[in-house]
Amino acid sequence: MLKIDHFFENFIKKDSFFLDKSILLSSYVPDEVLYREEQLQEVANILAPALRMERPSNLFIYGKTGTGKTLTIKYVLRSMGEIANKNNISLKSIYINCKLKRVADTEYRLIARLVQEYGQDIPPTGLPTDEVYSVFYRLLDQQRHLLLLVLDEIDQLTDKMGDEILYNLTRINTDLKNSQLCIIGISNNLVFSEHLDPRVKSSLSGEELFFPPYNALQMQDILRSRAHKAFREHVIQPGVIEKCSAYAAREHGDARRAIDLLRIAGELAERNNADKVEITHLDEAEHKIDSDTILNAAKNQPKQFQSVLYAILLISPQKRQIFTGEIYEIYKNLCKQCKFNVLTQRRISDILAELDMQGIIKATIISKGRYGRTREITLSLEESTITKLKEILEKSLHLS
DNA sequence: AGGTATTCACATGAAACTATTCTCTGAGTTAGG
DNA sequence: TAACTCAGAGAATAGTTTCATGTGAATACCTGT
Repeated sequence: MLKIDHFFENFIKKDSFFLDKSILLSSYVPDEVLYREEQLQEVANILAPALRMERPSNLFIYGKTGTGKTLTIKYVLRSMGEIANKNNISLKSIYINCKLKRVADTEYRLIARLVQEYGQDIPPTGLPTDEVYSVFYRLLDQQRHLLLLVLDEIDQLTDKMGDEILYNLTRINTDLKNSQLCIIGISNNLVFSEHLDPRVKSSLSGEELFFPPYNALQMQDILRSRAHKAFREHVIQPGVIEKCSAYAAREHGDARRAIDLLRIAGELAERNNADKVEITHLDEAEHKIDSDTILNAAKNQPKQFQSVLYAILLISPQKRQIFTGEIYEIYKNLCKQCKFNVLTQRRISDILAELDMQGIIKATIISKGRYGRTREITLSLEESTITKLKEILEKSLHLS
């Protein structure tokens, strides 16, 4: 028998650690939401009028990542949907994540997406925005119903496009005859509403709700309840859950990260033929997550971004702090070498800022007094990650 | 010594431009009656 | 005459460039002691 066949045979025979891995994915909505009773009730109170076909006030939810915002909303919407269905109430809810590239990250695309939810296709480009709006109006008003529109990561939208969209959406109601629209905004950014048009602000945040981070104990319970359903019994060594939640608490109580960590740890343990998931697997998992996200992000960057990144890698061994000007010089040479067109320093400045935003590099603006003001760039990566990163970039840029 | 003023090396902003992808429209062309 | 083709006008978007303005603090330059 072939070696590989053997491997597969064993693979099947060996019991998996997991009963149901999907429970540990971030898309999973559990049957109960732990430690968010208060918020859950609050959301329910605010949105309940919708079931009587009265328009609830717009709701604005904010809190850091992994504090259960999305989960809570999805949970409430799901149960409201069921009730509405049973009682024949024409309630519709649409959940849209505004961060998704090329789906809903501009005004045009957002509205187009909404229209799509009503079963009509809008071409990706070519139409005037007003046209798309009017199609949306028409569909919305066609039959009497109430629409709950959830805009997740709404800050991404306004960062890019300004708050005109929100303004338009909030005043849609005045033009509608049959239907009504309620907007629920979700944001990770705690000061998001500060720099919003006052009109939009007052209208959007009729009700505001803050989601505090989970503390370590709550996190443990959450992890335990998920782990209980996702893993087979006794495969998790005692202490792992505790350690995992401690890791996450260190990062402002991000439950999503904690759950990811647990899942990856499980996968690693399984792959290493271990009997149980141990604490060492957690460390390994954390490392893997960090390194993977960076490598992945780097892989998916446009060519110019990759060149800039590669330029940084070239200087980094010799210096601890690197400045924009130095990078630009190296970058220029690099471009000549691979026959790319050379972008202006202005652009490189933006690219560096963006790489920083994505967490691939660390850039701080410093003033060197008489010697100017610049970004100070550092790579806080492990040696092994740097090597891998270099390989990836060389391959992608066709360098030897 | 203490206080201003300069100055560097970019950062940051706004507007405009380029290229690509796509729709819509209306003129010109074609095929069939 | 209806159906078809096809070029041109207009939009949205991403990625840049151009031009203009902003900026923090180490130095240079005074000033009066």
